Amino acid sequence: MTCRGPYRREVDEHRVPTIYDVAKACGVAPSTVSRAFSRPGRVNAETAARIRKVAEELGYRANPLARALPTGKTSLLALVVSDVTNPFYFEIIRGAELAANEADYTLLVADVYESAVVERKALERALPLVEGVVLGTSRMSDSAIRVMAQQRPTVVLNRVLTGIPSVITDNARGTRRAMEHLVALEHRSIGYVAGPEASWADGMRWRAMREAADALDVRVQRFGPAAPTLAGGAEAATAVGESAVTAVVAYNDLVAIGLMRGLAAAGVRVPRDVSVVGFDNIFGAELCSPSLTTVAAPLAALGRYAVQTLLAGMTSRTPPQVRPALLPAELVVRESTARRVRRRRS
Amino acid sequence: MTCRGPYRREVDEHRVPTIYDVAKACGVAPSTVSRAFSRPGRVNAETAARIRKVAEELGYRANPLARALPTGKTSLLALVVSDVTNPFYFEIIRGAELAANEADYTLLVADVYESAVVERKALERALPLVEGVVLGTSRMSDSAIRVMAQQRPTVVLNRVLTGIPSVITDNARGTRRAMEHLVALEHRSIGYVAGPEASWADGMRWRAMREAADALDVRVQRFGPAAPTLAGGAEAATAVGESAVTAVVAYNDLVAIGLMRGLAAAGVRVPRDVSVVGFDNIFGAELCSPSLTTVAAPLAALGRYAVQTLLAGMTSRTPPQVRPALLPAELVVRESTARRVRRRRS
DNA sequence: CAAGTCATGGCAACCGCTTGTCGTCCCGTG
DNA sequence: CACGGGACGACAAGCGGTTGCCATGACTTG
Repeated sequence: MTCRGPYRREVDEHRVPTIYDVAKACGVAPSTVSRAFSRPGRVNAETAARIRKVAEELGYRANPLARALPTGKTSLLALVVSDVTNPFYFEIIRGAELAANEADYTLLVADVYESAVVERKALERALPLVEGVVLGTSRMSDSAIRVMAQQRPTVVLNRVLTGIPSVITDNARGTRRAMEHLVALEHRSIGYVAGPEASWADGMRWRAMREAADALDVRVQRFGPAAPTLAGGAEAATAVGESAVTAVVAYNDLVAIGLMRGLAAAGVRVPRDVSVVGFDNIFGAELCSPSLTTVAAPLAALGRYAVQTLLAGMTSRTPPQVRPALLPAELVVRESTARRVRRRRS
Repeated sequence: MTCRGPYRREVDEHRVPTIYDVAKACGVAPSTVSRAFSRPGRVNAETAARIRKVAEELGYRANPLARALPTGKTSLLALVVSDVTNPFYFEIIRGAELAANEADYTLLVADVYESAVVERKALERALPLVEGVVLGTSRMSDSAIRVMAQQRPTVVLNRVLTGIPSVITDNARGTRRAMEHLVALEHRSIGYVAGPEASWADGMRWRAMREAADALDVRVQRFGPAAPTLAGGAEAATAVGESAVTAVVAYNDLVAIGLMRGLAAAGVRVPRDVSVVGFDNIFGAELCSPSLTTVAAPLAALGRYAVQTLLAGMTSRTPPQVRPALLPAELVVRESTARRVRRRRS
């Protein structure tokens, strides 16, 4: 009797009102209700006002699912991060979410535990749901990313991939500043504790270090690679401690902090014996002791700009800009760097 | 010619295959394809196998939107956090996401910047999309939460709300352990730096402190309330420094760390002059100097258990358990607590 | 051998919203 | 006064699945 099809359409008290209910209450067609909301001007102003009023009274809310089905407009964006527990991402997520919300989008944050396999699975799951994707420090191969990118508009963060819009920190300049800072403190032999081989940022940082060393006429030495964690940094401490460098730049803040702790454990004092510089200025860089001098990445801006770039590329007809966006880094000087006292056991 | 209705149904090369394509390729009805996937056993095993094979070849993927529209099964869960940049949440998010993924759900993390207004807006946006909600440290009123909860299955984290499933840390026990620890270190006058008035956890912690103080026969004194941030803790430092307490328990780790820095700035040494204990054991508690003794919350477990509880409540017919789930806290002793040396300027 | 049972696949009606198309009514114009 | 053209609403076909019900045919059973 009440059920005509497989679904209940009877007057269920707890049912949420649809455009059909509004239409009936207004004496117009459902399509008119739809247009009253989505196509201003297409329906008579008075009619539209009446519809809106009735909709309000009924507590009508458009069903985003139903809207998305025919149009594909889910108003969802995905942000894939390699590790949510990495403080590097906190501000990035915040920035991205702010930008998304401003444009009336919802951000879906997916954590992939540093695994390319999980990343692929997460994307597979999320892709049909979202209109665009921001890949934060993706662990996937370039080609895998390219395949992805032709399914949905994509922006990559902290990585450059020709043909795909990307947003990165200007770490070349940042590295240069860090080196100048160390050189000004009379360091002449500087180490670099490398991060994961696969990391695009690591390559850039090391290259920038070598170039800066050339320009400033100091020596650089590479350590590692270290895992991008506290433990990874700590492991590098012995090698650094035994070397002749008087200052070290680490792949990122986590490694830098781990290194400082490792050095402390080995009896090497920071900054008296060795100065340490990190990258990113994550939460914790200021907390540790000594507080960490670091090349601060504009984290919130990175997230925000990535989303804005993504949205811009989604709406414009023209192919997205291909030049990577370079956001400025800034050297934050704290306690972990100091003037060189003497050459250590040269 | 090609377009019959408002949408293109022609053979577009780049179109993603649907059950209709699979059905045609198999010579069966779309409904059979649908059932082959969703209702194992309902269709003949051979037919099902053939359908699956063809689907595989065609690269068919069910469209989650289309599936969700009639059924309401979006496979999405929302986790609302008061502030994504708060390290308290990192592990919670991770745990929640793991549990969600295990159950083939995707987690939608919404950040509400500590604002009840934003929280309500975020929920309004996400609610029609998700099947259930975990409220992490909600800033909304009890009644607002209850209204929410009758629209979608809800679990609250770090808060108890009669009639709504909740998961919390056993901070009463944790507080007791912290007090016993301090008393064992001969502290007899202990302070509590309170958190936000509106915080449910704050009330619980303060109450547990008083009870423990009674039982252990020591005095407690309340400071604050402080904002739950580093700055908030730092502001409380003067009051604490001028008081007669020899040990302080802070509302959370952020406040504790801020307090330590404030004390340091005021020339009060931790732990020599004052011992400090925090709550939660966030990232950073171990990094700061001195490293922080804290009542560790089982963060990942909290997130994981909240999601599991939510999922359990969603599938079972019976009303969800009402007793709040108590997850054990553990006292992590580090450098910020030490034996009382002498009574400070009594 | 007739009737009842069960397994299996197909039909078609939904979910709620969007949108191309068409009919109607009203107005202005030659 | 007839006709062309807007403005506005209604109609209905989709989007891609799910699912109640029915038809068919094979198999069981008395």
